[in-house]
Amino acid sequence: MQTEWRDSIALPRLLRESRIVPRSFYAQGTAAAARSLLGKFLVHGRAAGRIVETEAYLGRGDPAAHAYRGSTERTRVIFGPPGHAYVYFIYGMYECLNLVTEPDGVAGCVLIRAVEPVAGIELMRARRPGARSVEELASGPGKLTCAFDITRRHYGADVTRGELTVRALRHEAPFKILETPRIGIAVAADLPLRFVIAGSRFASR
DNA sequence: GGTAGGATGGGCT
DNA sequence: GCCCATCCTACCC
Repeated sequence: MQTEWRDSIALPRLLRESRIVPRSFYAQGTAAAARSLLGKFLVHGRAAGRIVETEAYLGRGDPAAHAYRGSTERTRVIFGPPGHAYVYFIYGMYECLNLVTEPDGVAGCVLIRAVEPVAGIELMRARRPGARSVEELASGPGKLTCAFDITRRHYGADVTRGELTVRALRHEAPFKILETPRIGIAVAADLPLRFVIAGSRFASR
């Protein structure tokens, strides 16, 4: 498990033992990408964490998806090429990070819902002074963007290069995946499109 | 352990 | 004007 090499030595080791997830990964289909993103690492500056919870938003045909009503100024990146960040502002306070997961012209993205902090934990604590434990630092979509300082300035950012990236360990330890309905939505609430690393203490619930 | 209610502002009808 | 892909606090077991 990654917890044994948390913090001080973690970032150099993570960068050494992993590689950036290529753009082709994001074009495998949104539900498949949501599953496959579990266990990958979100890296932004000195902050890094293991993705433990995701949700798939399928696009046209998925009434719960922002892209359901078509391309607007806010949602246009979801219709663009895969491997880019869709960051939106919600409830007047929070930012949420998604990764675009369909070919150019097709809508689909994955919401990153929770991350297990691995590096930059003191930085995360400073950004989230209310968090009472490492488990609470990034255990929700609004919490993790705060802990990682991800905002709408990252709207459209290419996560296969640059300061915000997703990386995969060359040797990934196996884990079980839990499938549940998505959280916080009223429509299409029956679809099992939320994916969680089973037993993770860092998930939102 | 649990949950009800409020904060807060942008997007869209 | 209403609706949120949320989180935190207060309060209650």
